[in-house]
Amino acid sequence: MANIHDVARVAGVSISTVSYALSGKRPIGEKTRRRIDEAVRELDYMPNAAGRMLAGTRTRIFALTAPLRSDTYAPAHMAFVLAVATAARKYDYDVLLLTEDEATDGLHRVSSSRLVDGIIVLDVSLHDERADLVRSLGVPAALIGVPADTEGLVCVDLDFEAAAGLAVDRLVDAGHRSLALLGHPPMVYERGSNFPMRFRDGFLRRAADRGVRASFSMVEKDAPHVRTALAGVLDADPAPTGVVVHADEGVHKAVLEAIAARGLSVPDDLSVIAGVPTFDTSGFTPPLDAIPLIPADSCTRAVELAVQQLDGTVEPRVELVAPKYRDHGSVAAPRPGS
Amino acid sequence: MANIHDVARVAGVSISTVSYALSGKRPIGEKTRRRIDEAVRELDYMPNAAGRMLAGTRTRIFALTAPLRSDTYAPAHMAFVLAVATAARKYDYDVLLLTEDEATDGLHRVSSSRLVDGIIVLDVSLHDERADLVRSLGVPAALIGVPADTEGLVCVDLDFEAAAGLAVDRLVDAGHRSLALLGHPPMVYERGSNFPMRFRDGFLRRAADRGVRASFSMVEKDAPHVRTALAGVLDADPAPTGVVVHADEGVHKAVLEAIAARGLSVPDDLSVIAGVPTFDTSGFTPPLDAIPLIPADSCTRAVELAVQQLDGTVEPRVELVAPKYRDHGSVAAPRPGS
DNA sequence: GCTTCTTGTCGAAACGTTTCGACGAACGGC
DNA sequence: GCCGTTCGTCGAAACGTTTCGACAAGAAGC
Repeated sequence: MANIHDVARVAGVSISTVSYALSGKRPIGEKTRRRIDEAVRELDYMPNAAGRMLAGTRTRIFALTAPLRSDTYAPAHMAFVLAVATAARKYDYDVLLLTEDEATDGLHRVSSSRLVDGIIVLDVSLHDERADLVRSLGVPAALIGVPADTEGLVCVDLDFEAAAGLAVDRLVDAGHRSLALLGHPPMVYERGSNFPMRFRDGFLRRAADRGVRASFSMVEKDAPHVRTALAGVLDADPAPTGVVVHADEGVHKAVLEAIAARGLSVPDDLSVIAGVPTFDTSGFTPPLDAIPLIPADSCTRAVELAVQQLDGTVEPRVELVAPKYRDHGSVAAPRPGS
Repeated sequence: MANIHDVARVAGVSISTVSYALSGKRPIGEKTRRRIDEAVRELDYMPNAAGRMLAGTRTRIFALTAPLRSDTYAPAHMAFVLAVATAARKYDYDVLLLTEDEATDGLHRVSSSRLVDGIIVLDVSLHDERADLVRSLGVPAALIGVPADTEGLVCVDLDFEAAAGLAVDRLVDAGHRSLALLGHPPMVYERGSNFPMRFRDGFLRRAADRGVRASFSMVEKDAPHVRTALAGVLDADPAPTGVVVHADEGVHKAVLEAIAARGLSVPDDLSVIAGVPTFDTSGFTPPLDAIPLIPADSCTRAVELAVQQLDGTVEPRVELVAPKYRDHGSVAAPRPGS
């Protein structure tokens, strides 16, 4: 395997000239550059990664810690992992995958052996030991998700409040005056991440701002409970004509079934929006409008922030990614009578 | 950050002594070793990865290429990725994740820059360009899955023939004399991987060996078709009393529903086994016996083989992993009458 | 025609390890 | 008491880059 000495010899220049020609960090004469390029091609030269890491200040590798918790939805999880890897490649970075049981040891190992330039932390929970570790390690890092204590950390997450606001706006703009939010089970609000609360608060606040009625209920995952909960919500007076669901895939489907079972149709009788799903709602019957959690958006930004930390151009901060609305026809004007 | 020179200075020895003490490659005096250990702890020393890679012959990193195809079942895919990472750690290896759109370029890049010591190739299809690339790269590699041309490659896969045999044996041992295999849609057999064929052949051969009747039918994914197919199969004479399903999760569920719809109960009227599912069948109603595809088994073996290639102790070969039977009570003796 | 700046190139010194060869000391065999 | 081992340690040479400082040659400023 050819090294930089071989290239230098073949091109008839010194190795530093080759290095500068390849990095472009100093001007190189036209003719010299051509000879070097030719030698590189001829020898199929590719710089040795270890030599580069040792001499340079960068390893061009990020660690990715992505715990697979029992409640994690695997397809979404995978999508985030791939989105990080893809985003990293845009900055010429590779991604080293740390497993869940290596969460803290692994982070310690790869950062103190200087194997990685920085860390991307996925699926951050409210009290995540990885957040404290990252802080104490003093390594460039970007968290996807917002822990309780963000002091000194760079975090990226969807703007859940704005997402809820977007859902409210869409319904109110369509003419709805009474809305309902079907949320996660109580347990999720008590001790999970903080985004369900942020979504709920955003929903209630925007509804108040727009001067419409809004209710919030937490629903358990089982279909019978979903049916009861929906009945309770729709029997209110005035009955909501627009519903936002912020829950997992099963609840969404159960809600749609319960709506159909009551003889209601979407969107003629009831407008429905999926709030921040990690799954595809365009294949549902009926397809649901959604404000999805787009892995590429958060992950790209996180990688960007990690890279910028290496240049020292980023202060610790929480950065919220703007939500996007996906229309699939599940929102219409309320029936004139209602 | 402390380096080996610091450790040597604090311990009052030369750096080579420190290196040998840490690697254990040469005997070190009791007292000296203690002083070095203490210095390491005091300075919180951890060897620099780049220096190590450069001087040593190993980078202690494997590349993992894991394409996420449209027909990939994400939870299983994720499980394989994590299983590879976990297995690699047992050999003190880290895993660099290559994305699908980097499949060939990425492999080329990481291997010719000597960033990785070897490659683990996941989800290998019959005509997989990564197989050819790995061959031409001449880098240690282990494929999980078996391509059409295995010349010069190290491959690991579940022994699908043995798995089918295991299913047949279990049913025949329980007293069944007429069996049926419900397989994938025809398309899968025509141009997918080769394991559906291997499972089918194993099924038919073992049934013949055991002297029992056996039928094989391919079923499409939609529930109505599953119902028709099942009717056709069960109306045969003599009617099968043991059924093996080798298909995706939806088909398994549809089969169970169709069985229930015919008023049959599992295992009293019909014994059912899930052949090589990548999903959990113990939560089905009723729970299904299965011969699952266990990610950890194949992945551990693949990593082992990759490591052994580095020592030059492995010849190219296809290695089949023994299947395991998981009993969940869906097999019983056939009804005396039948 | 003098200095000053830019361009293009080179040599050499890092970066932090591993590992080879050497060498003195201790030791057992005979 | 000599010889061949084994033990414990050291110095020095890799490994393949990047980057600093130097320097010659030509361009530009005045």
